[in-house]
Formats: sequence, C-alpha cells, structure tokens
Amino acid sequence: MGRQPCCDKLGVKKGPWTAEEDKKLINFILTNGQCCWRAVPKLAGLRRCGKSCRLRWTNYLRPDLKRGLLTEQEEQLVIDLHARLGNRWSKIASRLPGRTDNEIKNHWNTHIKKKLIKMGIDPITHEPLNKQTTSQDSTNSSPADNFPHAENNHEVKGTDGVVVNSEENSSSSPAENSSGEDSLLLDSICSDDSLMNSLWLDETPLVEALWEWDNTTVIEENTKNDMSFVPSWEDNCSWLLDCQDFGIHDFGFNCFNEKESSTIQTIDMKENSKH
DNA sequence: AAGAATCACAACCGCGGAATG
DNA sequence: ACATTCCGCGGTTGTGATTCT
Repeated sequence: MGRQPCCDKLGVKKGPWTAEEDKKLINFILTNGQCCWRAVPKLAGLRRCGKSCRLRWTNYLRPDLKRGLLTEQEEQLVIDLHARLGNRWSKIASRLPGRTDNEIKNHWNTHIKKKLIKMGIDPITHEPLNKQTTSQDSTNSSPADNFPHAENNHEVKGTDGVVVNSEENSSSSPAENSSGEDSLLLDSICSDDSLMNSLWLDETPLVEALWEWDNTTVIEENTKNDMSFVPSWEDNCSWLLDCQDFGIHDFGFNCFNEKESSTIQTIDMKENSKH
C-alpha cells in the first residue's frame, strides 16, 4: 500500500505565496500557535497543504528569523559545522539562531561551495582538491569520516552515530583560508569538549553557548560587538511588524493589537526560559 | 535593445522516522 | 507486530532577477 499524499491534492494551490496567504497564516499562528500542520490550512482558510504552510512559516514568516546574507562569522561556522556534520542542514541551522536549514543549504550551494572550490578545497570532504585525486574513495564517505587528523585525536560518537573528533583542529579545514581571528575562534571552539559535545546533544545553540562560554575570549570581541550576529526577538518581531516586502497596511497589521503583542511576548518568554 | 546565460532563492517532492492505534 | 498518519529533513526544481554578449 502506497503512502497517502500529505494532503488532498485537489484544490490545493501551489507556487509562490501571496501577501494575502501570508497574512492568513501569520494571523492564524499568532493567534493559535503552531499546532497540527495538517489542520492549519483548513483552520486558517488557506488552499495549501499543511506541509507548504509549515515550510512557509519556518523558512520565511517566523518572526525570529534573521534576514539578509550570512555574516562572515556565520559563514565560517557553517563551513566548520559542515565539515563535521555533512549535509545535515537542520543540525547546522540549529546552531545559527535565526537561520533556517533551507537558507543555509541555499547559501551553501550558491556561495560557499564555489568559494571553497575556488580556494582549492573540496566542499564535500573539506580536503584540498589536489589531494582528492589521489584518494578517490574518500568522496564516497561522510565528511566527518574524512576529517583530517582523525588518528591523532580521540573520537566522540555523535547522537547519530557519526564519528567526529572532539579536538580536531581546523588546520587543514577551510579555516586555514580564513582570517586568523576566525581560525582562532574555531580552534577555541574545537578545543572545548563541552562545546563540542553540545553540538551533538541539541542543547544551547552554539552561538549562545559561545557567549556564555568565556567572556574573555576572542569570540566576545568578534561576535558581541557585531550585534547583527544574533538578533533579539524585538528586532525580529519588528521585522514582522515592518513586514519588509509588503507594507504593514497590505497585511492589515494595524491589527497587531494587544492580543498579538501579548502572544509574541508569551512566545518570547518561552524562548528565554528554554535557554 | 534584446536575447541568452547565469545566479539566487523560494518552494516542492519524496523519503525516513517517530508516534499512535 | 503491523499499518497508518504526520512531521521534518535533504535534494531538487522553478522562476524572477541580474549579468553578459
């Protein structure tokens, strides 16, 4: 018996979302919270499948999303995490608050991949490209398996069974091609066992962990001064309120009355209590 | 100016796994 | 133990924007 379609295909709209649809979805979720996605389209009055609604919300409408291009630090973090985790975009995204797996995946495919190739680094294995020609087999295994210096360091089994190095330095990873500060940042992360473990344990997002980790390190210099690195909820909600692409009046978001504001505050409090 | 090529990103598709009955 | 349902993930495609010829 085949798998049932995620939704009734008949009458289900596909393609780009309109401002009207966005408005309906946002209003619904702000009022009711995220519940059963399958039921959302019906309840919100949308002719979309639940999956499409979830995607639209998580990738574009969520108020805690950070807009704009990835910063240098974020990009470097993505490269480093990719070297350890491979194409597990959701895992990587979970370490970058305000960024989605889709966004990171797209950025990887359109920017970082090319950048690494240009730098002579295989974006799959994170090893120098000329080295790849001599070890063809390595392209078939996971990046983590091919991570340099594995023999020198003790290994830690991740929650998903992938072997990683708990203290591998990034000397032959892309970090060597980045700025000295970035290398230092990555080395610092790599040498911190608790941080590395947290990478596997779905705990505090890495960036926040870094902030809490040691306020005398270079990380503080690099990230805390860059307030665009991690946005506050207020910032992001203001994005929502500003409704960047479509004017607030298009949305009818003069409707952001006390009820919605308190919803946002409640979500905010929940988020804060998590960390 | 116009068409072709390329880029960037939003959205879709299909699968795997967890939850449930 | 098995079937079914749903969610989330990663790969891929579609399309508008931009650059090139």
